[in-house]
Amino acid sequence: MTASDIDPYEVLADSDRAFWADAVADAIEAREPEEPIVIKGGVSPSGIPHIGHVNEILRSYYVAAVLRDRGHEVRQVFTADDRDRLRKLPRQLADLEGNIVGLGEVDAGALGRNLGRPYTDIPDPFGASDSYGDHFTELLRQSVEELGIEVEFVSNTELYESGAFDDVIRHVLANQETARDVLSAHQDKIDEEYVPFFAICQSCGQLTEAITGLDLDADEVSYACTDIETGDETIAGCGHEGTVTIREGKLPWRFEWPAQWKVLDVDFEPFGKDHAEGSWPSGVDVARDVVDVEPPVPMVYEWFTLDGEALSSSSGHVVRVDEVLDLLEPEVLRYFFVKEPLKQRDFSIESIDQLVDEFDRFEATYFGEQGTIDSEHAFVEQAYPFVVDEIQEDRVRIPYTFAAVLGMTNDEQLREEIARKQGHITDDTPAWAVEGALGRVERARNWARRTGNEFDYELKRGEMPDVDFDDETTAALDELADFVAEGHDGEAIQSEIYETAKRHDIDMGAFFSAGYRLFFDDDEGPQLGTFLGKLDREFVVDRLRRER
RNA sequence: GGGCCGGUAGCUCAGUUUGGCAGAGCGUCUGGCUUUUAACCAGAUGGCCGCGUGUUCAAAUCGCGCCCGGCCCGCCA
Repeated sequence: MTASDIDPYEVLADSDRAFWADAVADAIEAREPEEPIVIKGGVSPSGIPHIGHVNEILRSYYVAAVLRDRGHEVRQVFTADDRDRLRKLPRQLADLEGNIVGLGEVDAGALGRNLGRPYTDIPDPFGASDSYGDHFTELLRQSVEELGIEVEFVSNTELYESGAFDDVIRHVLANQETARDVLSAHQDKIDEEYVPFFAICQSCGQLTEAITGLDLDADEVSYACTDIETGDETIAGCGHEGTVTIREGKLPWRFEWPAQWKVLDVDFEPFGKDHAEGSWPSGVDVARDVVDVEPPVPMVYEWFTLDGEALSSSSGHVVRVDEVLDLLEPEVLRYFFVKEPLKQRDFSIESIDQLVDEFDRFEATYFGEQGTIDSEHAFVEQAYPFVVDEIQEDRVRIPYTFAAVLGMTNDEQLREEIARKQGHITDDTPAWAVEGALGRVERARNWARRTGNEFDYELKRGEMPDVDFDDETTAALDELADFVAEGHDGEAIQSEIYETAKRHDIDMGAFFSAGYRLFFDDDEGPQLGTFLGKLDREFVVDRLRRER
């Protein structure tokens, strides 16, 4: 058999399911797997976890959720591939609170001496966790938790140390010739010297590739610590020669992946498109012909861009999960990853309002509101219940950009009042729903601030900005103050602004600017009269009179 | 060079599996409203479905060729 009989694209293409996770679940069920069904993902804890990593976790989550919904027992496992070697230093790190720390702020030299060593053998630069690997795995764990998803983390290093991999390693080493034959069909450089095992050098701690001898009865491997080529760079070996047990090293990735399938009894694994044509086909062959396990049901997902460009940890073009969750609700981020896995999309911070709007419509469609997405009903019906933690029909969503307008004031009571006036919240809205709806205001405020967009105005309530108006403007503002003091609604105030400006022969734009300066310390802002009409009158009057 | 995935309105995306009138939201324009700017309501606007070609009564959808973007075909993961 060859890899061609499990095409990682076929699982989705060959189904008439409206929701891709159903198609995957069908493929898994067709194999009649033993319970619990195991869904796996994995990543190297090489640096700050970002939303790219969420792709793998959420794709798995939806498949797990569908299977559970069908009555299966499911384990969603995520391997921290933490015995991988540190190949280059990241430019940025993050402490356990998520604060970004430049490489220069930690002991970069100390970290640099760990190139070539497994992540779990490198000290945590922040000194809190057991190792570098544990530190970044912990950050990822936090992100997953914030998304409201339960995942069982498995440390790859732990699998080696506990001996869980012993049988597979022995088997691979005992069948080296087969291993070489199988892998050489996928990789050119597999020669007679190739041994599918890296030993951890007892002297310098690096994972070294030059295996000089094997004693399979004693479970021992001899090595020489030579230079290692990684990409363009060379990590110098220390030259030490020694012998370690099979627990003190690791399998190369192409063998390790199938070994994980076997040891963890994996039934499904999603992976990025980068794996689709290299790792996957070789993994299938290695699994069947070397490791002796049937590969899991595969699924490829497309990468997405961030603001139009590829995510890149090394260049720092990434966004962390906690940052994103400052801008939108977890269910919106979950929604982003419930969509068609093979479509290339952009995650745009700038136009995050569009994503939130789309989510709102998605949700409204589920509850059968009019004017929503007709063509998607079957998909929405199936997918929505897994996107939210709880299906609650009387939940309220304030339109995102309107939430941004509400965010111009810090006064939470005022925010609620305006939302009620606009009809987004009614007397029938339960208290929990009010709280949930207004929670979006703070996020939209963060968004406006972060992007510095047209919603980024802040009512200067505490303290009056420095102003310097001419006599006509001063007189006009006083008149406007008197008008407001009489008690008029926002619309009337807006008209009066124009009237007042005309009476005093002040340029319209200049007069508005004066108002924006007074309230926002800015040249422009929201529709002024309407906005002032929603604030408490005493404050508006006093401010127009420049008294506070 | 070979392979894989994607390309639909100005923007963000449905629709392609199973061929049957080209869709939504945002944006834009007009009006509601003596009024630069958010929000709200009503209406309008918007497309060579990447390009070409074949099959068909009929193609965004199926076949073939090409173009563009990303990825793989070295190592590593």
